[in-house]
Amino acid sequence: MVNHQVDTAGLDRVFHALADPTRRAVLGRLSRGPASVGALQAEAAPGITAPALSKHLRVLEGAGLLRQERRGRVRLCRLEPEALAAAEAWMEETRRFWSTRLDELAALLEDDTGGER
Amino acid sequence: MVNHQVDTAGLDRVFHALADPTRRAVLGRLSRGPASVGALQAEAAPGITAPALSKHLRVLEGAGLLRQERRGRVRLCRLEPEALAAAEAWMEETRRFWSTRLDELAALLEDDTGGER
DNA sequence: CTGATGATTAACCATATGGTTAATTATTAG
DNA sequence: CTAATAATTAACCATATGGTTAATCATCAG
Repeated sequence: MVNHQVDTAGLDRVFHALADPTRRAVLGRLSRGPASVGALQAEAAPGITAPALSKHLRVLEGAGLLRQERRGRVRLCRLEPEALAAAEAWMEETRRFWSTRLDELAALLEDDTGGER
Repeated sequence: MVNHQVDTAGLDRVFHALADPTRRAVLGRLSRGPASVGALQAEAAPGITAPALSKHLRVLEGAGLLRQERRGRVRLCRLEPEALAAAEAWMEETRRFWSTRLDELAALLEDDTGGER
């Protein structure tokens, strides 16, 4: 059993990393297998430059979502699942209360606002 | 069956909204029931000012994560579960591939680097 | 060694973000 | 009407972000 607990700053970084379509596309691509930076660039949006992609990769790496491995002059990117699991854990925990409170929420709204709709 | 599909920009906004500890704290508080803006401020980090919190609330609202309801001069904030569900759906979908590829990934690592942890 | 390739780093720029204080809007109380 | 309260909006500021082009580093080919 892995401890998926991540500190607050870690969650900040993970969610921030996910808040960009290019980075999500990279993760989506990598979820189908590791890839070199060049391969990622070729499959990304056509206009993306190498430095831009490199920055995105460092954001993902800083969030712990991927790892780069040097293979000669090629850098192979692969996923790091723990960080995403941590974010998912936060969401699940939050949503647990969320869901169980939905009925009480409805009751409260009826009670407090007295026919709100 | 709710359609949890959200466009790319929507996911951007949801994840961006979650990438801040103050905003996550607000969601955590609201998951235990609705609250006025003033109540949220009182329970937030001590240094938080009303305008700062107001901005955070608009970010959360723009992401579809909460809704404000006017009750006289008080504004009651309550959660909007669909947006979070959409983000969770994206993560689950991504992680599905992720997990199923972990064994192949491990094989690759043994092949290339030998011993990853 | 020289040159080409994969990728990053450096320097720089425009815009977005998150915070502040002061002013404003809207509602309730006297 | 006037004052007080709840909250937002306005104006402004410092920093972060995401992008660019040019330069650099590291590796492979000849």
